[in-house]
Amino acid sequence: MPVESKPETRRAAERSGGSLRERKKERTRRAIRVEAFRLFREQGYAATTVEQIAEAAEVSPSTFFRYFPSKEQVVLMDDLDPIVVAKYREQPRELPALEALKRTMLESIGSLEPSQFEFERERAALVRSVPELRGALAREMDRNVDMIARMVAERVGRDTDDVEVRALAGAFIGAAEAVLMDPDRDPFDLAAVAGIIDFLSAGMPL
Amino acid sequence: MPVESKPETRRAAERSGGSLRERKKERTRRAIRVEAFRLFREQGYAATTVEQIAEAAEVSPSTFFRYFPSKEQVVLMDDLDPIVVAKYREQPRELPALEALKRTMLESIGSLEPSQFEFERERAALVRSVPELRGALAREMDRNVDMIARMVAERVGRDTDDVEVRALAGAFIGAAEAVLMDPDRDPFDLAAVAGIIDFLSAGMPL
Amino acid sequence: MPVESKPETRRAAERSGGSLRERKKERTRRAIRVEAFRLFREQGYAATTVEQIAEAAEVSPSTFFRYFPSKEQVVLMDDLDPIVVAKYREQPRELPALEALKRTMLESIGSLEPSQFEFERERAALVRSVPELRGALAREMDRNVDMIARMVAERVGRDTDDVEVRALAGAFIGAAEAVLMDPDRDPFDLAAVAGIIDFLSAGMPL
Amino acid sequence: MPVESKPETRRAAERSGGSLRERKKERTRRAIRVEAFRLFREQGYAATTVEQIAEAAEVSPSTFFRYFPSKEQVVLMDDLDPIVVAKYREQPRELPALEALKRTMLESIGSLEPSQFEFERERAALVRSVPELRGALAREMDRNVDMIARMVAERVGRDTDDVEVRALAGAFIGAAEAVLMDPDRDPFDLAAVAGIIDFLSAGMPL
DNA sequence: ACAACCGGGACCTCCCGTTTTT
DNA sequence: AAAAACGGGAGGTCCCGGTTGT
Repeated sequence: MPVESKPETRRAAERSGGSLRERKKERTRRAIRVEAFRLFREQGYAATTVEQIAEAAEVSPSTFFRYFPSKEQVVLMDDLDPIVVAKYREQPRELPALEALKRTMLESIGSLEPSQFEFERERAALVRSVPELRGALAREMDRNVDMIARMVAERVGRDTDDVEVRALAGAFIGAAEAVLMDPDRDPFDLAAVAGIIDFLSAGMPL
Repeated sequence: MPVESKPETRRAAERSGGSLRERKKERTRRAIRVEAFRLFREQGYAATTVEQIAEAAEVSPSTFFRYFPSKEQVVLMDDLDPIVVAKYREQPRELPALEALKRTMLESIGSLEPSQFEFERERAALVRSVPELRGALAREMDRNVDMIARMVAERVGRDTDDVEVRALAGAFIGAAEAVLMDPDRDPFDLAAVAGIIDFLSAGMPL
Repeated sequence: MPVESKPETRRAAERSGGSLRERKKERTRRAIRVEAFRLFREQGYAATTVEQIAEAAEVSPSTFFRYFPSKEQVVLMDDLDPIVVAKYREQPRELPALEALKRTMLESIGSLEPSQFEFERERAALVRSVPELRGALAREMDRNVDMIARMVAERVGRDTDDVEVRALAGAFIGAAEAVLMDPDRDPFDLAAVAGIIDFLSAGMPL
Repeated sequence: MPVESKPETRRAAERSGGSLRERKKERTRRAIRVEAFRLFREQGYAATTVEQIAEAAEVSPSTFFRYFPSKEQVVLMDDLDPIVVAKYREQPRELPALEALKRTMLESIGSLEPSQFEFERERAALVRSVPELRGALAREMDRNVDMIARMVAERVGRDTDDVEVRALAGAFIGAAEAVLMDPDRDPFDLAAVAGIIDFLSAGMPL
């Protein structure tokens, strides 16, 4: 669910507003990602070089690195974080933290356009099928845990380092991780997501 | 909690019995680990070469590799898995899965000798403070999730790939991970461990 | 001890007199330096951008560059040179060059206001702890050697390129450098400075 | 005066003994250096790329980096350190530290073969005429100071961090540095070297 | 055969000079 | 005219697979 990217860029992704510069940047960014994923699909992640991606996207290798700090990040970056954070803040105060998290996830997934939806699905599949990315994925997960811990801490008025706050965030991400490691599980099946969170809320009775 | 390691060695770890040969192997193994950890502490993980470790432990580099498949594994390996699996199997059938897991963890930690205890504590600190090991840690975590999923599945008579089984395992490991990322949290504080699992069992009310 | 900087600024440092304009410029200069050092301390030298410094000091980046030719120079510049040169000129003609240098240093250090004193101390610590600045420090040292060589040459009536003149200047700066590389040595301990110069004067008997 | 290099290599440089492998390595090393210096002379340091050097020496760029950790090091490395250290150890115990240092330097320089001598001379000139190397030179000087401080400390039975030990080392290197910055001064003029050290020993009377 | 050595190529960073936007 | 984006190219690191000396 990462990553930092300027808010204007963000907006440009949603409705293609912004200045000419902004729109062009967003186009370039998308072009790189699309070509990268196409090449990854066709010839595998490791076998695809940055040079090939750059050429396919008609930019120079240095431009590639201006948009993505590493080849890994092309597949690791997503556009969900800010959406998730925003939606979580909008949840009614009286809801328990996990219930608010459930609604947030459902709404966030639901708010994706079909093309983004499809893209995220492919991304999730790719990231899980390429072992070289396991380490990077772990670091991304750490960030997600931190993000959720911050959100929850803010909501319930505890410290970000509070044991239960971190345990909740870790359990949530850990459960998601574990379920999604199964390659033919759909990461964006709304009913499944709801079911898992409900299972957690119920104390995982087994 | 990983990893495959020869069963004889394992047994030697539990009760220091076994043949002369067994005991000698265990001594060598310990020597390598002790020296490795000393060097990691003194000059950092990356800056320590396998050669240095081997020399400090007074074995040849090739002997090093007969005991540990790679430098990473020196710090990643632990001796807890088989203990955990065994203790879990002994838990009364009528307990809920999480409750059984809680008792298992408490008993497993309690069964460690003080020296092992201290060693595991340092290991946990080291592994969490060296970023190069983050990827390997993740793979270890995956294995732990699998192991717990298998244990739970066997116990409750479901499939190992069952969503809820995997969610439970993932949530458990994820919560533990998240809490332990705080470097000055004691990974073996029995009350804390119990508290976190109880928190999960209660549906993480926040 | 470097560096070229506009004479008005310089004078403003010595006695805080001067016109309103002068005083304002000096205030700005100080503000930039203070904020820069605070940021260097908090987030490291390399991680601090000129933009951040400028913002913290409430000036525009271009103003920053009107006061300091580069980020390096913020930490490299000091206000001691002209004081040192002046005091050296005042030393009685009959004193040996090194003895005159000793008195100059002691008087120069003694003439600093406590706030300047503290600032210089931090500057010295910073410059020595940031490896990226090592090269710049070296160039500064070269300039200091030249400056001292010129002073000494003028005093004893030899050429600036005279071997012994340069050797003396180099030995002095080199000894200072070497001693100060020890991070917890106080660069402005008067007794220590005197001791080192006396040691040089005695022919370094060891 | 640096740098670490395996003792066998070293020996191979003095008398071209050693195995075939050793001799070949030494030949390659020399070839790289010779070609590098030729290109530096012909087209300047900055304008010469590693690729060009590698090609001229008929090795691959990666091989270049196996022999020299950076382009800088081609010009910064020398073969004097171990000779100097060895010769210093051989000096009679009763000599004052500086006097022993003087004899060491004279003997070390004297022990060079003419070809090495010429090479070192060119190296010294090059290093001093290329400003980009100033920073690296400074780091090398720091190492030299440390080396000399260690030698002297060992000799006189003081700590390496002793103020006077470090001051002596720093003064020696600083004086040498300062004198040699004059581009048309011969760095290996025995009489001049002796003169400077005598000047230091006499307390630099000016 | 066994290890050291080497070539090659991918990744990534930094810098500088040119073009494009604003 | 100032700022941002871009292309190009060099330096440096790492790994892998093949060759060669021992």
